[in-house]
Amino acid sequence: MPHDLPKAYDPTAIEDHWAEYWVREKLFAQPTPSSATEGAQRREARSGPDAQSTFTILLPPPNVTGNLHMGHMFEHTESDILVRWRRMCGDRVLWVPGTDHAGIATQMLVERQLTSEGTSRQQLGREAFVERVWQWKRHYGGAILGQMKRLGTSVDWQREYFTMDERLSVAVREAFVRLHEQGLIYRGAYIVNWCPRCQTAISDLEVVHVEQKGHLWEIRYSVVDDLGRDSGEFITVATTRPETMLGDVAVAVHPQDERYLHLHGKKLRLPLMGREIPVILDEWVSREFGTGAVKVTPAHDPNDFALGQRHNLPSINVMDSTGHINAEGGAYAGLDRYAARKKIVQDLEEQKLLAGVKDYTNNVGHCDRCKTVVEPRLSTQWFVAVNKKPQDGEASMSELAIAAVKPDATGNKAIRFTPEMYEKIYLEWMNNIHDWCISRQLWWGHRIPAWHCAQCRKITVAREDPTVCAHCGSAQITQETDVLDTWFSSGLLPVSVFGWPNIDKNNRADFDAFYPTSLLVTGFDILFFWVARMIMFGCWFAADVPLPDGSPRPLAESVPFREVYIHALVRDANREKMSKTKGNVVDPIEIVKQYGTDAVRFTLASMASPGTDIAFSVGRTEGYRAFANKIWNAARFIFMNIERAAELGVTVDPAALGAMPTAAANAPLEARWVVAELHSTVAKVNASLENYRFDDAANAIYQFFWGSFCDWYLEIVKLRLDFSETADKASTKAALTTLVSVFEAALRLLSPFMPFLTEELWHAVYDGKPPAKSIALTRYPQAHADAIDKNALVKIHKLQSLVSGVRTRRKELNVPEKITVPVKVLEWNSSTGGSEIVSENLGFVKKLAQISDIEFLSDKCEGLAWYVAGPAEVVVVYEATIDVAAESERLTKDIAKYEKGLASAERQLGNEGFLAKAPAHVVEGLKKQEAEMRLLLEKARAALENLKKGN
RNA sequence: GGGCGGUUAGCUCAGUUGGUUAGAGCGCCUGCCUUACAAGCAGGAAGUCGGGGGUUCGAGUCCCUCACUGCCCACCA
Repeated sequence: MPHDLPKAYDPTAIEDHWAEYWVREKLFAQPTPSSATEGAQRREARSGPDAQSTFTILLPPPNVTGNLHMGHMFEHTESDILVRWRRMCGDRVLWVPGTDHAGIATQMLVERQLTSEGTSRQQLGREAFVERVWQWKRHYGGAILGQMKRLGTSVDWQREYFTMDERLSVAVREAFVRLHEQGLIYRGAYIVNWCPRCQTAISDLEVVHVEQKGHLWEIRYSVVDDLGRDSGEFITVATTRPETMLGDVAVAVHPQDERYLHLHGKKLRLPLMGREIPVILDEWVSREFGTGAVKVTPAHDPNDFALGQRHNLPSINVMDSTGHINAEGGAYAGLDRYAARKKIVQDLEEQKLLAGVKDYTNNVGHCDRCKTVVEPRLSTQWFVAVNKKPQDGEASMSELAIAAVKPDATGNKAIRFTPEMYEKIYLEWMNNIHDWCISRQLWWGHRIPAWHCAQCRKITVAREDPTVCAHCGSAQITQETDVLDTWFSSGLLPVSVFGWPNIDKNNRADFDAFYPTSLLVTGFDILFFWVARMIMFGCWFAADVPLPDGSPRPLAESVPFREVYIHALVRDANREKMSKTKGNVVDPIEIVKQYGTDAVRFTLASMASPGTDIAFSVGRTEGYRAFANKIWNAARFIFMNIERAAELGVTVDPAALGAMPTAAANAPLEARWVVAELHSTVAKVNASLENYRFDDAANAIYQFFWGSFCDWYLEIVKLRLDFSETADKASTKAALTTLVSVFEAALRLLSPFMPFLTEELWHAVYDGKPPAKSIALTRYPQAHADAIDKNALVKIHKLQSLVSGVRTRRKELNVPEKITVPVKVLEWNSSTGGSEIVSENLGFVKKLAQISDIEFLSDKCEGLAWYVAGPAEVVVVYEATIDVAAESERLTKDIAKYEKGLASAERQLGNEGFLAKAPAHVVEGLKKQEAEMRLLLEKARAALENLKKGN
């Protein structure tokens, strides 16, 4: 019996059921168009008048190692609301899920496992280790996707990918080879950020700078004379990393620095190492900082490296991959970098070469992944030359990526950011972008398709694994051991998930239908890591895929997505960033278990105002669980009435459901009103979602459902639901029809926000015989302006204030809730139409305000305690000792309020400038306000007088 | 060192191109187990919109300035 609902909403069983149903029934699958022609047609449809007919979105792939946290749930909720909304609006929606192999993170995790088993990746060897990671991935990877299924995320599970799947790996390889052919990938020895713990190079983006207290050591380098003897003179240099001095090859001073003019061309003795190093001149050196003399360590500092290049200096790498001093470090070889630092400082001090130690705070780079202090280190790596033009006159990758975002001459943008502020941040970064270090010294990932030749030392880069060197034909070739940065593969996703690079006339339906994607929903933390790379790669590689008609693809069609929505961060209730170490992580699954997915989704949606982080508080979620329960109970009420009506032979015509309800001009006031409210709410919700205002949309629905539908409409309509034998069945049926059809439409309206609850109740509305497999496949409510009966809105509003006024008055008079009392009504201002509306709607006014009888007066009788209630003045007749003090306080307060309102109106109306310049409706409004305030003030003053007199 | 946000009720936040008496949820206070719902109903209290100055007939909204706060970017040893 679908209509027999338990008294309180219990989400658990219901959610499990529907989550499983949605996946099993493949409700959100969007298959590949059956032919290339169809794909092309869909593409056409997108640029035609029905431009939104396809809505494609990629799920930012979570790491395989990940577990779902609040940030994911927030991101997925926002995306899912948009996706469900667009789907219900009739778009052909595709949301593609997948997971990222997450090179470093996953390798670290499996390595930790090996350690606990007493072995290591080195002992296993590369092949066995990689196999081991695959095993792990097959077993545990993608836990997050399982959690998403439970939360009902409406992705197309048929299209789930993993970034190391064969077809995506093909794309990675093609991209690498192509860029290499275009001269945009190069290999060389440069200073890179090196993590001694992960033992790999990391990109600039993977370094987080943390301000740290440290020291600035001042070291004296002895000047040697022409005969190689210490002259007794010193140059003092300052450094924050004394251990790097082992690799010093020079000391640089500014050429015009007068202090050092006499030392130009001289040599210095490098302390501890004893070798002689030159004094070099370079304008880069700042005369103001420290002593104006800089030690030069090309192998361990990016500036020094550049200096070394300019002056043809050698680079001496004194550290190994684990951060220990190597053989180049003489007596310090084998020491850890910090042990070496300590010993070096000690030794310098003993040799009286330490001129001073100062406290110094500077920014120290840490590995984003493991928080180890990063070491700038010279090593051979692979780079993408993002600023290089492949040919003269062509654009570089970064230039394209800028053009895709920057408004063109007509103000159009191929990619639009929301909030708009991120456009600036993105452009700023892209304008200053450096070459991208893409090689990682890991085993888990896409291995770089390059082979080194032992004979000629040259490199062969190829689409197919080569057997011989492309340059000398030697068979002595070995593959590069490095793998690619994880973001290299994820940057390709928008093209690769739709079949790139294998796009030909028989295999391009997906690409034509779904590329470019419509929207990317993501966090700003991966704006540069991922969003920027997708834009670079998308613009670069998609440009080579002609449009279906064979014409070249313009930039606007090459971009990976047309819109980027950057969401905020979810913080804890105290606005602290959630982190495991702080222990303030809110596990979404736990909260979901307690309050239900819908309540958590609604919390996130209602707090999601752009640009503001979310301070997640369980209190809000409790409130929205109550909201879900409220709707549940409204449904129970409705179902109860449906059954009672059925006994009388009154049923709702199924044709009345599934569309936007309307009300005839002669329908009862509350019917016209609730329909008008629904339509205006629908308009507001659609408009809000269009602008990513999830909060506005959620609040509008909440307000309608609870504030209008439940609090007022249901209470009023109860009077119409007459099931007695003598009842007018036609009017009962009409009332029931409005009730059910508005509820059904409201369920559809709410569905993207609360998919589970609405699915359950929607099926119940249709008593187990729904017109579709799911509410998610029905049409989203659309508003019609002519269905909004403004007159009904105004009238009900007046009646609401009258009812509230009487209720307030009753409270003031301490009328017990159960007692109904007579009320006298006087229209206090002819323009309000107060008595007329009341007399037209006596029934529910009396019911809602608990009035036994209403008497309309045309004149004010003295001696009565008049009270302003909306459009009328009322007297609540109840014999009770009036609390004079309280009454007087209330009136005094009212008077103050009215005086303020009056003064404000008078001040403005008395101002000629205002009258001359303000728009008419504002002036009109103020005049009305002035009149009203004056009247109210008069009444309140009189009442106060009266009160005093009677006392 | 650059750049970008934020500051509105006890808390978390809205406030559309400047325009009538600044709103919501939660919390708080009071009264109600009214047959859809106590996860509820009804009523209520609560804000000099961070400080100062300016533009304007009119400023929470625009400009300047200060304070506090958060974030991003940056190779000065």
